[in-house]
Amino acid sequence: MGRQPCCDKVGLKKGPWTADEDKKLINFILTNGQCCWRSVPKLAGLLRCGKSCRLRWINYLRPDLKRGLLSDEEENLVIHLHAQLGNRWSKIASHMAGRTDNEIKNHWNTHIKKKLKKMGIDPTTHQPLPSPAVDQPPPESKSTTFEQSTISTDDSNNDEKIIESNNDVQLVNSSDFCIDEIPVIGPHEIMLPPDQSSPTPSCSSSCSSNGASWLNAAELAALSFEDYCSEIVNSDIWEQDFKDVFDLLGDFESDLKGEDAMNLDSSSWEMVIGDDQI
DNA sequence: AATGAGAGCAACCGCGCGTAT
DNA sequence: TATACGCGCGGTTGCTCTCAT
Repeated sequence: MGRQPCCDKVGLKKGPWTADEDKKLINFILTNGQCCWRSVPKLAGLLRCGKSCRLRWINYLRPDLKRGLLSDEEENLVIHLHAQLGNRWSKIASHMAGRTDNEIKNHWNTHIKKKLKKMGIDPTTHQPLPSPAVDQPPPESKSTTFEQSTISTDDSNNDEKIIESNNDVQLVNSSDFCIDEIPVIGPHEIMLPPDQSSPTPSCSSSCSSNGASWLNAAELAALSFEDYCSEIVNSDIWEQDFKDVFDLLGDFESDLKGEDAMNLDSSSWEMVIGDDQI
């Protein structure tokens, strides 16, 4: 039995939204809140699919959205989160106030991917790209061990945890989650070019006390993109657990706590709809 | 000035998951 | 337990804009 379409598509409008449609949708959600997207178009007087309304609201009309390009700090954060979460854009977006999964996904595909490649980093694996001119040892030869590090997503109470220990990377209790889907990498998988002067540290329990030179969260966030990529390639970041990164995430989240998830004050709306205030 | 290529981004599509019945 | 339904996610498409020729 095939799945029914999400809505009756006959007579529905597609393509770019008009200002009038935007106003209708904003009006409706301001009055009624977000509920049952399937019924929104009918109730709001829109000839749109419910999914289309939801997408328009989430990606464009929400008053708490930031507009404009991602900052260097945000780009760095996206890269770090992508290294951990893979293409789970919604998860990544959940750590970034005012940014949508679609926006991050587009930015990744159009900007960050290219920048990483330019910097010699594989955007999929976050490993340095193999250089044809350099005879690199196989990843195994760089194998190291490192102290157990547990990372959980912020909805980890029912979700997967990534545990890395003794060269193993395992997903625990992940509702049949396939590890192949996520480029989760450990320090032993980083391949440094032979001409990199800093040898791969022996890591393990010495990790946190081996004088690793990776930057703290504040310094990390302040790096330019190019400097950040250089650090990725040259440093022993992966020898650290990801405390710094998640401290950084914590900062972002505490920023969020100060404001409502749906900030509907008039100034926000002015920013969104300008002269078309309602 | 015309036009073709490439980049950027908004929107659509199909699938998977969770929940209700 | 099986089925239907709605939502959300990630991948893809196609339109618009910019720039080079």
